[in-house]
This record gives sequence, C-alpha cells and structure tokens, in this order.
Amino acid sequence: MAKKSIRAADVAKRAGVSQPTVSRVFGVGTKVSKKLELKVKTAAAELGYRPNTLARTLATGCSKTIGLIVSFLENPFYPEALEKLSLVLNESGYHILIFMAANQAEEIDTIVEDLLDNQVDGIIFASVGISNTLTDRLVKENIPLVLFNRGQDDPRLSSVTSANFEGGRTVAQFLLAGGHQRIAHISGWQGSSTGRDRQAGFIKGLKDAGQELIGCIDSRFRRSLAAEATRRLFLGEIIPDAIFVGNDHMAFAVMETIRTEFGLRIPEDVSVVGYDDVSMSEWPSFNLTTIRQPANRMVEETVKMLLSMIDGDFLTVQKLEIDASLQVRGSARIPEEWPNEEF
Amino acid sequence: MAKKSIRAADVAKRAGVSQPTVSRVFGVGTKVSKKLELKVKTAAAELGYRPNTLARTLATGCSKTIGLIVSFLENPFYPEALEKLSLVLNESGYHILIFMAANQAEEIDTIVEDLLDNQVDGIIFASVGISNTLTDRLVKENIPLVLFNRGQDDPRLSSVTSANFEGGRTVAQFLLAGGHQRIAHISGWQGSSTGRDRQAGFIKGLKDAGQELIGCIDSRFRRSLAAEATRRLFLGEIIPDAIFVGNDHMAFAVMETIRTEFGLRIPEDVSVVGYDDVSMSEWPSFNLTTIRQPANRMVEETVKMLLSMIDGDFLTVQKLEIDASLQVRGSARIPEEWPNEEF
DNA sequence: TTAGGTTTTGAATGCGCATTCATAAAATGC
DNA sequence: GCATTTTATGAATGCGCATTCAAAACCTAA
Repeated sequence: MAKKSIRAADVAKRAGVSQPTVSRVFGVGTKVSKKLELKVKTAAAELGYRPNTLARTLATGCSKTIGLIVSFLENPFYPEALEKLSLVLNESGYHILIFMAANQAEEIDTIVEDLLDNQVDGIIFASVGISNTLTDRLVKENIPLVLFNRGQDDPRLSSVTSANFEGGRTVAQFLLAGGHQRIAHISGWQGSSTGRDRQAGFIKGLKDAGQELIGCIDSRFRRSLAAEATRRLFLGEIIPDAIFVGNDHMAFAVMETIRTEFGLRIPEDVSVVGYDDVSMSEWPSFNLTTIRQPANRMVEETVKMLLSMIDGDFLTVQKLEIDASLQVRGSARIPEEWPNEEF
Repeated sequence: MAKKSIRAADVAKRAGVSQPTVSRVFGVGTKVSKKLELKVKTAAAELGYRPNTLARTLATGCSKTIGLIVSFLENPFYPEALEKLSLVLNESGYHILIFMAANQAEEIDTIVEDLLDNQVDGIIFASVGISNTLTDRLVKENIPLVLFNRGQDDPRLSSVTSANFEGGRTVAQFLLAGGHQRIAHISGWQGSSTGRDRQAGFIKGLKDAGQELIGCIDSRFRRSLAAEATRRLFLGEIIPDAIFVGNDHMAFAVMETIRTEFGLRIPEDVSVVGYDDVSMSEWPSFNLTTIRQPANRMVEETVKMLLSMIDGDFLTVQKLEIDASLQVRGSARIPEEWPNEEF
C-alpha cells in the first residue's frame, strides 16, 4: 500500500558503502571517516532516508520513550504539568506514551503491562498509586519509575512531591496568625500521600498552637464532594471562619459554595486557603491564597531522576520534596505581622 | 542488565511446538488446533510470556499507536477532549504518542517527522494547523490524518469540528432577540478556521438583522489578549452591551475584566456569550451562556474517521461538522420569546 | 482402501537496524 | 622501510515476531 520505505541498505548501496556504515553514521558515539560520512549523508538526503526508530529500538533495547500515566486531568495542575513534562522530555529526545487512568489498581496494572509490551524505557506515575505486587514486578524487571506528586512508603520507589507536610503546617501558622478561631479542613483524598501529608502538617501546625480542627472532611480531590463538604460545615453548629482546602481545584468549589449558597464573603466572613497555585488561582474571581507547588521544578526533577535511573544510576532512587511556599493573595485574612516575602 | 525477556521461541520450546505456532496463537485471525493452542497458552502462562509489541510492529508494519499533536492545553476544552480521546482509542486497542505544540509550522513539521519515524498508524491534530508541504508528504506517504477542532480548505484533509458558522449565527440571533444594540466580538485566532467561522457566522447573523459589530478584536484564543481587548472595548466611545467571545476560555477573562476593572454587572449591564461549553462554564462564578461543542461526539467521530482510514477506507475523508446548540445560562440577557429547549 | 482435498504445522525468511568480529587500511615508532 | 599498533570498514548475525511456502497430518468420498 504505502510506498516502500527506504532502508539503511538502500542508502548504503547508493553511497557505495555497507549498511553498517550507514548505521554508524546515524548512530551515536560511533565513528566513520569524514569522507564516507559525507557520501552517506548526501546519499541519505537524496533518498530522503530516515532511520526507523522501531527497528533501532528492537536492536538496541532502548526505545527513547517513556510511559506516562495520569489521572485527575480535570484539575488544571495536571494539564499544566503535562505540558511541561512533554517539553522537558522532548528536549531530552524522549517520547511520551500517555495513558489516562482512573485510580484503580487493576486498571493501572493493565496499563503498565501495556507499557512494558511497548518497551518503554521508564514510567512516570502522575498522581496515581502503585500496588505492591506491581512494584515487585517493575523492580524485578528493572524498569525505572518515578511517582510525580504522590509518594509511597515503599523504599524502592522514587517520587517527587512538594513538601506537603510543611505546606500544610505553613497554612496553619498563617491562619492562626490571622487570628482565626474556628478552623476547618476539607482534605484531599486520604488514600494519597499528598492528601494525608497536607492534612497531617496542617493539624500539627494547629496543635502546636493549642488549636484543633472544628471539622475535617475528606473530599477526595473532587469538586462535587468539596462543595458537599462545604455545605455540611456551614450547616453545622459551629461555622468555620477559615478553611484549608486540600488543593486549589477543590478550593474553587468551596469558595463558590460559600459565596453563592451561604451568601458569605471571602475573606471577610471566611478565609479560604488552597494548595497548588494553579494559574487559575490568580484569576480575579478567586484570588486564592494558596501554597505554591512549583510544577516546573517538580517536572524537571522528575525527569532528571528518571533519566538518570535509565542511565543505570539506581542510586538516584529517592524521595524528593520540593519547597512549597505560601502565595498570599486575597482569599484569606492577612495577618498584620506576616512576613511579606512574596512580591 | 535487565533479565532477558522470554521470547516466542522459548514458549515454543517449552510447549514442544515451533515458534510460528506460538506466533499464531497470539496473533489475530490465525488458526491453531485446540490442542496445541492449549499447550502453548499454558506454557506461555508458566513463563509469563507477553509478545513484544515492537517486534510485531516491525514485522507487520502496523503499530497500533496513533500520534496526537495538541496545543492550547491551558484551555480546558483540550484536557477534556484529551481524556476522552485516550479512552476511546484505548478501547480500540490503540496507544497514544503525544506531543505538545505551539502553533508554528516548523515545529509541527519536526514533530510529524518524529511521529513517522515512530511508525504511527495515524495522526490526530488537535487544534493545530498543517502546512501544504506537510500535507503533500503525509498524503503521499499514505498516513491517515484527522484534524480535530480545526478545519482546512485542502480537500485531502479530514476534519471534525462543530458547526462553527452556525454556532456563531445562533449567538447573533440570541443576542439580537435579547434586544442588544451595541454588540462586539472578541474573536478567536483568525488564522484558524474555528476562529474565522465563528466570527463569520456571527457577523452574518447580525447582518441579516441589519446590525453591525461595534467592535471586533482578534484575541487569538488567549486570556491575556482577551482581557486587553475587553479594556479597549470598554474604554472606547461606544460601550458594548453584549460581547460574543470566541471561546469560553477567553470569555472567563472577559467577564472578570468587565466585573473587576469596569465594575459592570453581567448580564444586567453587559451580556457575555462564549463558545465550547467547557465544564467550568457552569461554575456559579461564571454561569456562562455558551455554544455547546460536544467534545464526546467530536472525539468519537474523530476516532471513527481515523480508524476507518487506517483500515484503508479513504473514502472516509470528509469534513464533519457536529451540531452545536446554545446552552443558555445566566451571563447574557434571556429573550422573552427564546425557545427554552435546553433542559 | 486409496485418490483427492482440506487443514495444521514447521522451516525458512524478512522487517530495519545495531553490533560483534575479523580483516583491511592507515598511522605510528624506530 | 618494516613491524606494530591503531583505526576504519564490511560480512555475518541477532533483536522478536509474522508470514510464505512446502510438507505432513487429517478428512472425505467412492
């Protein structure tokens, strides 16, 4: 059907050399005399030759593609990260085989099988967890793997997250400094390290000052659940004067619910703080005070880590936590004495 | 380094058959006696054998992966579409090699080369254009290709869009029926068919009623430009009482600028209508009246079209326009007599 | 029972490239 | 100028699977 593609052998014949020579010209780290190289290159150009990546992969065992499993794409943090990830990986000559996943273990397993069948050189899990048995397999098969924005206890797993615990604590200090007395938390999924750590840090921060949460609801990073949680909080006995929400995506829903369903003002009546600092946070409609999770750096570190694992440096296995600082905007009362470092 | 992988030949030896027999068991449309099939399958299971997709691709010339080039990921329409695309393609047994692109011809060319080197079976361009020379190449090389949410005149190109012209016209009729007198348009990129068609339809709709735009600014689907355009419009001599914005993504910026910078109310002072109906449109903060572009159907049709082209049915080449209806919400004055079909 | 026909199966080959190994060419030393 | 080391090249082989083709096994009918 399609016109037969030109192979290295065709170029070789035209250039009057052997096929391996052509292969060497287009390969990396292989040497050919200037003279032949020129002949080969012109012949290749005349024929419009391009090496077949697949054949190369089959021969070398290295595909220059990495598998990416991502979920929660409705949270703008992930499209943003995805875009950067693509950029950085492409710069390093890697391709991305992408899969969307709900967060079910069996589904992940299937996807990973699929990735392995396709000979990916490494895998990035963006905001998805991995089962123990799957970890066993991947480690045994020596497949480099990094968890992005999600940590797991297993010491064999590398991950890049922000300093979620610290971030949560910072928020607590900020809200306390603002004199809030009735603080609640609408948390991210407690089945995820990010959700747990942010919450734990937050609670710790309150506790250190002798305060306790007046309410804490797991809304699993979902807008609808966050809105529902907000309703429960504001229909309760004690209504909060501050809410820390597990990520920005949910925080927007919380803010809207507070405003439209309860007619309260932000931050006059209620302070809201989020986590992520997605670009939407600075939209005037939200102007959300939030913990800035630097997607750029997280992506860079993720790729760096993965690539060095691919290069065989398994000492790279580590759990990296990127600093996460508070981005003060207008959705939460600003304490008088708060150090105004940001801007 | 990694444990040597088990090949079909290993399974064959263990099952006491030949390698081709194993190949036939795992291939499609190939027959093997029940007896041998069982032996092979148990042997394969015992060894944990999985066929190497790459080798298969090399042998068959069909990779079961499609290349996806996408830009404007900051517009939530595309993450939404991407997610569905992934779902539908995976269901059909296809994988996605994804590339982000700014919209520059040369960059696209490079990406496409890359895709071809990787032997993709087909390509989807999501919201990116394609040059004539590239079209020539792809057509000559017989690479199936579908443009998603972007049309081009070239008769050799397939595309799936919504009925942008009609959509634009509908908005015009809606705003006219609402009695608006000073209507402006902040358009999508006029270098894209979507941007042009929506604008053309809108203008036509106005013209048919004897009205004209009081202002029309190309904001190239970008938030910042849309905000800037809004400022220009509202600082002008005649202040609009209605604005049709080329997509929701920009419309949000327009609404915010109108509210926060000019202190005007929507829809009392100004009506705003968008295009796409991304999920954010129904958030209370925006409650945006907009043209609903059914991502689900568009994705399904795109995949259907692409797959039948891959199956060799090039009669499938066509330009498909999906119906786009108005989703009436609260961001624009609702005419008394407007047929309330939606919900 | 045997000729003719229908399936099944295996040996051989190719997909396009990289790599080992042996040989030829060039460069170096004295 | 010759022996020795270094470098450049080509023939052969393998990556893992699918497919052609011919041989073998199985059926069917008379």
